Amino acid sequence: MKKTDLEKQKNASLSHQLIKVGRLINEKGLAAARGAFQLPELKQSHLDLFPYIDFEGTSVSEIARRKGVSKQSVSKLVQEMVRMKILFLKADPEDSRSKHVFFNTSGPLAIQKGLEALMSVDHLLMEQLGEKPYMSMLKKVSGLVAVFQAKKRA
Amino acid sequence: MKKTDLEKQKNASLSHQLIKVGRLINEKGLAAARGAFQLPELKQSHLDLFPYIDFEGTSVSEIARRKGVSKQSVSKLVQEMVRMKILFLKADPEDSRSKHVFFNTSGPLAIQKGLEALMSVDHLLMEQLGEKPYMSMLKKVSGLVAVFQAKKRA
DNA sequence: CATCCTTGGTCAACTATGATTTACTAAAAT
DNA sequence: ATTTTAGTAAATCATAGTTGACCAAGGATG
Repeated sequence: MKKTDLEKQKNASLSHQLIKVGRLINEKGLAAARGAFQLPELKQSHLDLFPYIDFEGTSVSEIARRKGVSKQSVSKLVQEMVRMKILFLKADPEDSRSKHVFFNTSGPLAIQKGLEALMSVDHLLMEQLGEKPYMSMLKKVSGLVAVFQAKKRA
Repeated sequence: MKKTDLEKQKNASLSHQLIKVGRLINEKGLAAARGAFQLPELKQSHLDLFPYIDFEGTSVSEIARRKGVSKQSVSKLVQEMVRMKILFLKADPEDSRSKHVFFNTSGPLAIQKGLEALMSVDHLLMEQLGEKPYMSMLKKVSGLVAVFQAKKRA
């Protein structure tokens, strides 16, 4: 199969490759998490909540605001993840309407292994790249993330 | 807002940052393409077909095989893109059942500008990084893509 | 204090998207 | 002649979201 100039160009596009590697990593992460959690029902949408939940606990409304979706949809996903024992809820003592969402880090071993699995792709990357290149790449990619997020606001 | 160790760790995860930058670039690309093509109906799913269409022309079935989805769904998307004049079809002289899909590169100026816009994110990246770091990063990321694609098959 | 508006959360009904399955036609290959 | 392949159409499905209606708790104001 012969490659045209334009196809070479496509292979040579950093943006294209970054999109691709992002998707592949995501796919791998989901598979790893499903396997380790032993939860085949774990869906992309659940994983998508992770970056918005911090370890001090976050309310449903706050997650919704951060993610830019309705609190109704977040509420549903959180409930499912609570059922899966990935998250747990705790009433806010300051505001009895509010429920804070937490990672179940201290839960059963299986859950802990699941959370680890989510990070496992990084071990693979570390292996592939070596520690120094990993760190230098992390710095560069983080820079790019910052650039694109800045552009978004502007 | 105070950061916990685990949150720092999340910021420091290369995989997480790669997923993020991929999505941001993708979003930017879609916005640029919509703007330049003057086609607000252009959807993610349409753009997703691009990497599987090469400039010698590709059949619907072949695109479906490459993408790993049914030819029915590809057929529909291709028809929409033909209606938008982004693609055009040509009968295969070798096989009268088969229709080959082509980019409308020689079409109206607006379309050409649209295709350029799809590549425009790379100009931004080139600016941000400089040419040498761009190339070195491209090499590394392409390496990662290869690794993950290999793992996928294995 | 009583009222009124806002906010946190949930439920249910609906919507859009992107896929699938089933069913079909026509051409190619065996 | 039979089976496989290219393409399409229609019905259906799963996902991830929305909107609207609602309740209960907080906050502000007369």
